[in-house]
Amino acid sequence: MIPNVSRKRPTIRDVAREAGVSYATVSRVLNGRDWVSPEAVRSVTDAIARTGYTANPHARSLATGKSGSIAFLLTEPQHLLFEDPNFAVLLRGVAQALSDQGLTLILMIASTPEERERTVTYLGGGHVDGVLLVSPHSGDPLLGQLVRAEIPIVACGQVLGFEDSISSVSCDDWMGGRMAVEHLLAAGCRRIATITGPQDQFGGVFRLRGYTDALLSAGITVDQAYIAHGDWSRESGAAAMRELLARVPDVDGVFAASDAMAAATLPVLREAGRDVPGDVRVVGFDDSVLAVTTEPTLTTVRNPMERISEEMVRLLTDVIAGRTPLSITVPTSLVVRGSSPA
Amino acid sequence: MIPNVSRKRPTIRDVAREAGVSYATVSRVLNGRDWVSPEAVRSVTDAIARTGYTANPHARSLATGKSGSIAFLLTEPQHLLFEDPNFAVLLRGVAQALSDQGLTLILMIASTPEERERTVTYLGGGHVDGVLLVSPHSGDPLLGQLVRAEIPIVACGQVLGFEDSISSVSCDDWMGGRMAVEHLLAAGCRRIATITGPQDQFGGVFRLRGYTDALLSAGITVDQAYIAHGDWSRESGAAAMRELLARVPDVDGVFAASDAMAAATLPVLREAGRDVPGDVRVVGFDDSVLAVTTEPTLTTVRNPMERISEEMVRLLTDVIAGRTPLSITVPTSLVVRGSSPA
DNA sequence: CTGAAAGCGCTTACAG
DNA sequence: CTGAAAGCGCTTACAG
Repeated sequence: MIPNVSRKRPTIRDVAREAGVSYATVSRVLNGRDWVSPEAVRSVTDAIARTGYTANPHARSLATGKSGSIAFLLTEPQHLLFEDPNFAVLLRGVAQALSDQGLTLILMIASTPEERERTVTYLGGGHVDGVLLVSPHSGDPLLGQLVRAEIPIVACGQVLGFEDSISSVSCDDWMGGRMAVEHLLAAGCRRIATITGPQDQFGGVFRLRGYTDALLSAGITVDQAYIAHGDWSRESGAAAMRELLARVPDVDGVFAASDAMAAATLPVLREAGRDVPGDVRVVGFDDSVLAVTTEPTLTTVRNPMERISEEMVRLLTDVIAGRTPLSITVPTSLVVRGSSPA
Repeated sequence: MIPNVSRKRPTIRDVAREAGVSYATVSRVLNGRDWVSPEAVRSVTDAIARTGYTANPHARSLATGKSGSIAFLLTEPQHLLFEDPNFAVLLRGVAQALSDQGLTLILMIASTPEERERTVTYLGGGHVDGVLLVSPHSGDPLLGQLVRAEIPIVACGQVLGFEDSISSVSCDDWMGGRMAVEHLLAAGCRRIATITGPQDQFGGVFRLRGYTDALLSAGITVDQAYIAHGDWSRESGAAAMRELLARVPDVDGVFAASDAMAAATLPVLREAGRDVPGDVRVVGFDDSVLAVTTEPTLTTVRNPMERISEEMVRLLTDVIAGRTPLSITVPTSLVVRGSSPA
């Protein structure tokens, strides 16, 4: 069908020849910048269709200095990233939003020290227009390096210690934690435990803060024995639940800071002879697909990842355009299901 | 620390000046092609370190005609891709292997018709060196377009109808299916049902073929009533199990062609009052993380995704280098767990 | 509105 | 072993 399938791809010059104009004019209609006569536009458009021309992005990048690509950078230990269904939702949303803008998504995984090294070099080299940072930990030296390299960056979740220099979009972790615990209180729970996320991540810290604040507002003393720490993962959730059962066997409600951890409490509670929600109510966080596959299904705080991915991309293009860093917070809401019914 | 953090990145000319050689020489040591005197190498290496130089990949691509990037192309309806943990394992393995070779991974999702259109244009434009195709369906018009565009491509799983023109790496689906069913037979099951994958995918067809062949080898007639179709997903697995229970209530063994579908049979069987493995044995396929999170855990066929991702990348670089297409099959093995113990 | 020309940062024959 | 030079395919002031 298309003539040039054979050897080399048609270039802007082929199109120009075909259209009977100079190749500068072709470039103009391609970019829609300056004024071009209607006839020129038509003949060029036709010529493009006839030749099957598509621009060489590398040549374009070289000329413009923009790469047209964005890095989706993962820095978590790998098992977490891929265990958590939220990650997939985020990736999909970002891919969609980026593609809508004609931007290319480059996936980078930086877990080992060597990979991190390479990553900094690569990103610092200005080979992408910006980076989307997924679940950054506050102690990570990568953060400082990226900031120093002055590369546009938007994180998923505020970055502790970089609140002003790194743009971010997060869900309302604090309010989510509060809502979860207030729901448990309203249901009559009085000995409410929590399983936290990592305390070097914004979400980990603020979901816990939501828990303590809800308790304090209700006039309940916060007892450290009711707080167990996890790292978002299933295993850590199961371990934390066992720990809690040993320490505070009278527990009647659990707020786990992720659905993965909440889901993992279920078999542990069952083995311990506790009925959910009869003896112990459980509330998760995320409203990931996990929440509806457990038995019972999970009451959880909805973390609107689709919206977050959308806003991340929008914000990143703003930052690339030179606007000042910003933190965006997307509201959360409670989804009531079997593990703690109304 | 590095001088040039300020305005523009150092180029090959900056390095040349710093090293006191021509920039052609810098390029030579960068690419390690032709001979360069040891002293030149040293001074250039030093100059690179001092200037913090990193090559501009776009300029390089423009000059060489190679893009240095590979597309990881997803064509499945989105929910499947992201529901299946195997996908994540594959993505991670590929990312690793690609990064080891200095190749960039571009993620593309082509689900809607418009996205597919854009994808073909983009890939056909020669903007990536090759594409890694994930779970292609045989009827997909994308396949022919990609082949016609003569773009190097390696699929995960053989592509029905394109066995000779599209390289692929698959696990031994047929043998895996056989092993699963032989295991059930050895355990004493005689009324064995199967839940298949899509019949327009190699894995779907050959896992089923393994089932029928194992039955026939054992002298058992294959009864269509014992065959239910799924699409790899959880929901389809649950639906298929319900269907089977209605149609052949005497079923005493189930081979589900994916862990997701196998996992979904568990609650359905439980609700129907069947004990697993007491009344009905269940065997899955994939040995994904799902297999160890169910209750009971899943006996399943191990699908070595890490190995597959590795081979996919290796094969793709071969194809890019001009070697003829190839099909690679990686062996499977049985992993025995709670849903059908030894 | 539209050519001609320079330049983006590299690679790679071509001559030494 | 190493310069000088052309060229990869585009964009974008600069002159008309």
